[in-house]
Amino acid sequence: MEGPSLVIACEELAPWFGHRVDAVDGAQAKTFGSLRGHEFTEAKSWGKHLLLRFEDVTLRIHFLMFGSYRINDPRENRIPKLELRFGRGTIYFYSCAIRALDRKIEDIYDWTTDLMSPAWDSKKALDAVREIPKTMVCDALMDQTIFAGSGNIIKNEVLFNLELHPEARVGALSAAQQQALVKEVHTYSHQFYEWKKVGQLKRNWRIFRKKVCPRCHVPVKKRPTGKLERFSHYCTSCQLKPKTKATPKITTGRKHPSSIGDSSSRRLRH
DNA sequence: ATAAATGTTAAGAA
DNA sequence: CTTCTTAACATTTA
Repeated sequence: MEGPSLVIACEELAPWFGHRVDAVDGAQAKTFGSLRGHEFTEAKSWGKHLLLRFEDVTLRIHFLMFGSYRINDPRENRIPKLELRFGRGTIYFYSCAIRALDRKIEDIYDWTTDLMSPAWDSKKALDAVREIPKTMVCDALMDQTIFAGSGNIIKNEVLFNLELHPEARVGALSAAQQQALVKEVHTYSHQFYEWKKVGQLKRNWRIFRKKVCPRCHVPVKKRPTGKLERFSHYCTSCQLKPKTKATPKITTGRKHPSSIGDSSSRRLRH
C-alpha cells in the first residue's frame, strides 16, 4: 500500500474519531488489549505509516505488501491481526506490522517529507536528491526518507511520465529534470489518490504492469533495477538515460522515523 | 498452479 | 563502522 491509499484510510476512519474502544480482538489482541476503554482521537498517515492516535498511545500500522483493512466487513475464515470494536462498528486489520509508539508522534515524524502532507517541502526533497548523485532514479523514488509514501507503482508511472530510464543516475539529470522529478512524484501521488478514491487507479496505469508502451507501442520491458532490485516497467524506446553529466556532490546521511517491524518480536532498541 | 508482487526489518557476513 | 545479503513475513492475482 502506497501513501495515497493511507490518506483514504484515514478518511474512512474519520467517523470513529472521538469514540471509545469497546473491545480488542485478533491475533495481537493481547499486545494491544490495553486500548480497551480508550478514546480513538484521530488517524493520520506519514508516508506508508498509518497512525491511529488514542488517548495516551499511538498505534503505527504498516501494511507492507499484502496488508489490508476492513470496516464492518470482516474477511471470512481469517483472523485479523487486530480488531477494534466500537459501538458504531468494527475495524479489522490484516497481515500488517503493528507497533505502539509511546513518544509523541510530532517528535518522531517530519511531515515535510510526506508526499501527501500539506507540509510537503519540495525544495527539501530537491536538496536531498542532489545529495545522492550516484543513486539511480528508481532507487531515489523508493527512498522513504525523501519521498515518504512513494512506492513501486508511483515510481514506475513517474518515470514513464518523465520519459526517464529507471537506471538513470540522479546526478546525470539536468537541474530542470531533477526539479521536474520532485514535482512529478508529488503531482502523481495526488492523482493516484484521486483515482484510487473513485476506483479508477488501475485503469490509469500507463506503464505499470502494461505490455505495450502507450506512446511508442513497443513492448514494455520488465525487470529488477537499482540497488533495491524492485521491478521496473519501462519503455526502451522513450524512457532514456540523459547523456549530460552533472556535478558530483558529497553524500550525507539523513535521519528518518524509527524502524518498522512486528511488535510481537523484540522491542529492545535503545 | 506456480510465481510474482502496491514492502520492510533483522541478523549475520563482508 | 558501514554496506551487503539473505531470510522472514503473508496474500492476492495472473
